[in-house]
Amino acid sequence: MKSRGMPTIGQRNRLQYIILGLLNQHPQTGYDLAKAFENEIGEFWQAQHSQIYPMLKRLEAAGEISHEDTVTGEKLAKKKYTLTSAGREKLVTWVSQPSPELTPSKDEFILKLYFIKTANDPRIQPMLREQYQLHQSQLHHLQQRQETVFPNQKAIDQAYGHYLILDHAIERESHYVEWLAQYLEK
Amino acid sequence: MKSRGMPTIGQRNRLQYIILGLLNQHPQTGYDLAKAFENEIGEFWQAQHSQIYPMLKRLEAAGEISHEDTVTGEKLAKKKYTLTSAGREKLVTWVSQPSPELTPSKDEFILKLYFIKTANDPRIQPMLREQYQLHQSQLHHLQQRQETVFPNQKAIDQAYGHYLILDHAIERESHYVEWLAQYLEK
DNA sequence: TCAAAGCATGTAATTAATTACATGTTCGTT
DNA sequence: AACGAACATGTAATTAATTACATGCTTTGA
Repeated sequence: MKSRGMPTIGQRNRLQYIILGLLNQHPQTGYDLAKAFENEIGEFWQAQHSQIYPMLKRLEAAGEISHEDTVTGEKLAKKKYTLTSAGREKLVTWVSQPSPELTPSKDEFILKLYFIKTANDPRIQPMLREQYQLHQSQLHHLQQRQETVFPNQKAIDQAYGHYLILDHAIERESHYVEWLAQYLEK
Repeated sequence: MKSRGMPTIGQRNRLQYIILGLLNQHPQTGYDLAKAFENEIGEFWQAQHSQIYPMLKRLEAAGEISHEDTVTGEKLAKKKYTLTSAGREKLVTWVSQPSPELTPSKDEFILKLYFIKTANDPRIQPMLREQYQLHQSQLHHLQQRQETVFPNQKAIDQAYGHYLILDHAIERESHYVEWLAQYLEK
């Protein structure tokens, strides 16, 4: 049974939890959140501001976050959102829940490969080269970010989860590149 | 400018191309396609029958596939779909196109990890163990499929793309498991 | 001082995807 | 002969996600 007029957010909607998690790190604006989806978690999830702002309103209506109005300069209005205790509880519950699902990777290149029948198809090598370039440069990008964000042990200790997922992403890209190289003709 | 009444399918909608690719391998029914999304390409894309049947109608309306009615037993009606030459052309165009996009992996476990701040958080080890189990068993599953689907070189030569992506998936899971093991406490 | 890039927030329209609803047949096993 | 699993096809309702529309302020550098 669903109550009238009050739309609820589905259990499986992960965006809400990601926003709660980001706000738990420190209070920030919708704009800041949108940046985070381009940078540190862009490897793992993406969301546009047009999805973020409505979600902030829903979470606030649900009493899981609250905002404070601030002004930059003369009149640029910002809304800095903070977790409420209900929001923090919901976040903890989510993180503590098991994650028994394998999500499909949705890699378009891999899909295309699947539809190529023979090893001597002339399209294979150019495709491999393109992906090699792409993932090689992504690997470099991630490695550089690791150097700047985690220059010492202290930085790692202060954001251990962030360190872990960046390390994971680097390993993943690194092996992807190796896999491609294995099938690349010299 | 968009013509009235005739909804078109977006360029970026990949489901249509996957269906074209599957039908190019051999004519089959919507039910068969739904099975394929659970098995051989389930690692890379998923679609429910409720998404597949409408898409088949749209592709047929667009003249890219056509169907033939067949009957199994007394009266079980099936629709066996085949690519038209327009559909084959569209498929070839898609495969030949560059794929310069990095798709986020949407791994819920990784997202949860990101929100854990310190290395001694008691939730980390149980989470790692759960994922280790999950990916270990997925790895076994993939390896078994490789053995049954590609028992010899001839099988590989006849479905080279399929072989490549299965190999890729196995490598990926294998390294994922290694990565997890590296952070697991003995 | 002016222009461009970036900061900041929103809504509308559309499309993609999931979940639920709905129905009927065939095959294999007990 | 009866039952359950698998075959087979669809639609409806809902939710998630993308793309487009829309507006205004601030900072930086030429």
